[in-house]
Amino acid sequence: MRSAGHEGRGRPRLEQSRRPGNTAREEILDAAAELFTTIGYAGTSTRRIADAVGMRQASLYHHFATKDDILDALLAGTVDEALRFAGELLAQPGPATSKLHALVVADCSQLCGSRWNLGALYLLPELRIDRFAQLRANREELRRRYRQLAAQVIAECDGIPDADDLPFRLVESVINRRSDNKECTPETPTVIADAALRILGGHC
Amino acid sequence: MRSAGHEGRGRPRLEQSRRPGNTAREEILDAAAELFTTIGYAGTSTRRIADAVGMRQASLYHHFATKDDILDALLAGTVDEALRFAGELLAQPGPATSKLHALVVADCSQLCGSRWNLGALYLLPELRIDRFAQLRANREELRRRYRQLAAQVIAECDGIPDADDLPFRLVESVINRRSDNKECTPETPTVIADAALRILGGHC
DNA sequence: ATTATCTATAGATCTATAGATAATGC
DNA sequence: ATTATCTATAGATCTATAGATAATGC
Repeated sequence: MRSAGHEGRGRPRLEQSRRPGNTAREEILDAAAELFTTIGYAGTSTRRIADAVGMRQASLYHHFATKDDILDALLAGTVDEALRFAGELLAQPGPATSKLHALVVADCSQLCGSRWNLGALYLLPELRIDRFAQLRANREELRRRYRQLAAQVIAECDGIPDADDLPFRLVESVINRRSDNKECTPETPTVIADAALRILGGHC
Repeated sequence: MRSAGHEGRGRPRLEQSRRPGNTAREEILDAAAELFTTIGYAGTSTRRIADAVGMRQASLYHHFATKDDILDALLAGTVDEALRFAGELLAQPGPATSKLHALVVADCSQLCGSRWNLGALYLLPELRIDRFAQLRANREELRRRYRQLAAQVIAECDGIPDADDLPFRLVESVINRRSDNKECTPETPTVIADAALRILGGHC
C-alpha cells in the first residue's frame, strides 16, 4: 500500500506531500477543495494549489488538462447522489411528509459531512460560465424535485403554497453556516429537516 | 443637470456612457455591481469594468485608488441600515414576534429591491481577506441580533430553541434565489417573514 | 518503456502609475 | 487652474506547454 508522496512510480517530489489522499489526483482535489471554498475559484492560482500539495505548478497538468477540470472533478458526483435519492422518493408511494424529511436529512448529512464545504462550490459566481451549464442544470433539477415534494406536502397537509421553494433553501443554509465557520452538530440534519416541514405550514 | 457621459468637467470620453448614474463614480459602481455579483470579484478585471462603463481602464483610478476600494464602496452601507433597524427593534418594548416580522420584511425588501443582487457580495469568498474584516463583523453582528430576536420569540411562544439561526438564513435565501435568476415578487418579503415565524415553531 | 515529476518559459493577462491632453471654471 | 479623461507601460502575475530527468516495471 503506497502512501502519498512516498515511493511512487515517476520522479520523486522535491517536497513531502502535505495532503491526505492515496494518489496525487486525490491530493490535488483536497487542496483545491480547501482553496476554492475559502478564497474562490478565480482567486486561487494553480501555483497556490501546487504549493498546498507540495509539488510544482506545472506538475498539476499531468493530472488535469485545465484548471476548469479540477473544479469539474470536485463538483461531479456531489449532486448526483442527491438527485438519484430525490427521484427514488418521488417514485415511491406513501406520505410526502416523511419523504421530504428523509431527503433533507440525507442532503444535510452529506453537506455537513464533507471534509471541505463542497456545497459552496455551487454558489461560486464562476460556475455561471457555459462550461458548467450541465452541473447547474443538475442542481436546478434537484431544486425542482424539492419543490415537487414540498408541493405534495402542502397539498396533503393544507400548507402554504408560496412556501414550496423554502425547504431547498433551508438545506442550502447549511452551506452558508459552514462558510461562516459555524460547525454542524450531529443534530443539524434533523433540526433542518424538522424546520423544513414546519416552514410549509401544514397540519399533519 | 448634467447627464452622465455628456459635457462634464474634464477631457471627454471616447465612447458614450452605457450606465445609469449622475457621476462617473456611480456609473463605475453600477458596472462593478453587475460584474462582481455575476462573475465574481477576482474574476472581474478592472478593464472589464471600464469597458462596461465606456471608459479606459486607467481612468477608473481617478475615482478609486484600488480595486478593493470599489468593492468596499459597494458594501459600505448595505448592512448599516439593517443593523440600525435591528438595534432599534431590540431596544423597543413589545412582542418579539411582530418585531422579528418587521425586521425580516425590511431586509428582504432591501435585498429584493436593489438593481443588482448586492447581498451576494457578502457571500463572495473574496470577502474573507483582512481588508474586509470590519464588513464581515458587521454582518456577524446583524446575524447575532436576528438570533437574539428569534430567541425572544422562541421564549415567548414556546418554540424550538435550535431554530434560532434560521430566520437569518431564510433572509439570506432571497440572495440565493436571485442568484438563481428567480425574481422577487411583491409578496416575497411577507412570504419570508411569515415563514421565519413558522420556522421557530411557537404557538402565538 | 512508462510514469510522474522537474525546470524553464511563452504569451496573455492584470493592477496600478506616469505623464499628456482636452474640456470647463475663474 | 482644475478636472477627468486619455495613451503608454512597468512589473507582477497567471495558465499552459515543451522538453529534461529520475524513479519503477518489464
